[in-house]
Amino acid sequence: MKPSRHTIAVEGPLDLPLTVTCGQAFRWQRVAVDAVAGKAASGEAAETWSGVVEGAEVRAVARQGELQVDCLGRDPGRDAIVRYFRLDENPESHLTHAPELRAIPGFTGLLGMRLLRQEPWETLVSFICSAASNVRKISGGVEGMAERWGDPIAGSDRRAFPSPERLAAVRERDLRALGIGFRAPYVLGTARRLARDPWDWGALRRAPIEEARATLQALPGVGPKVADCVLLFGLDRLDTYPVDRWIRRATLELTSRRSARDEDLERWSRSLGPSRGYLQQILFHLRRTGGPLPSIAGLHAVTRTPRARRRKAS
DNA sequence: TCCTCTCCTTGCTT
DNA sequence: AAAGCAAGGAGAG
Repeated sequence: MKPSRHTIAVEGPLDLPLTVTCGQAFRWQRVAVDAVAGKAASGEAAETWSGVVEGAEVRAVARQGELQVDCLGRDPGRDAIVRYFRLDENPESHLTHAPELRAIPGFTGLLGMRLLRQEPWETLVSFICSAASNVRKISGGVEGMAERWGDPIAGSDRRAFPSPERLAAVRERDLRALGIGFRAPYVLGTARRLARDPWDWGALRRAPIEEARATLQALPGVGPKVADCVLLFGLDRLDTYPVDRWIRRATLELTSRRSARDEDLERWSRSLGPSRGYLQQILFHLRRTGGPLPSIAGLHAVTRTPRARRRKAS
């Protein structure tokens, strides 16, 4: 089968390697590095990355304001690629509600790190596996599930991510064999629930944020952080602010605090505007690869919020 | 109700 | 080489 090619103009900056390796997606692999004519001498090269989008293998190269994509298997179509890579919007548009972040050294240089619009089911499993883990191990688990139980892709040696029904039928020890450890029963439990009662992801995408979070958190292995990651990376909800250990440190530093509940840090993040999830991803990378962040306190206060919520059903 | 502590796997890093 | 660490969650106390 001949791959179908899409060449798409990119609105604003795009750093493809960073976008697919920064910890939001786990199935991207670098397959080649091509020297760019005229830039090879300066050491610049365009990397080709392979991923799986909507059941097709996608091979992508970014160069001079455009993204070139070859699709193997059933072509998901140009619009799907635009959607997935968020090529239809300029990342700059997400900074308008929080111009003070522009002053953080290195921040604007990371605007090419785009938030992908990924598939919710794969995102859910990926972030259940992310608990107290690292990108490399998460990738091993997720890719291993696809290799063992995913449908093959015509003309490709890669496989689609397995459905909830498929994973629900898997033995726990076979999941553990992929190295995901104590997260295996969580993945299995969640797969069985969704296999029994499939979710209307579209409805969840449009639901009030607190309702969507509560729905996700009812699943085994899904707490506040994982739920927010699924909303942000899998359901196109930029109005979330997943608080993990790095974002906790970053946010405490930005607000000049020694400690605060995660819930209060999330609440403070609302002052960053409706695209705070986009900014979160940049702060995450900035804090993890760099050092402490400068304070931007005084502009917004951290307020402690009254608490009243439910427990998770067994 | 809320907070804190511990355990849960594994493999790479210091 | 033993301990620390890594996009947390669940259960106990």
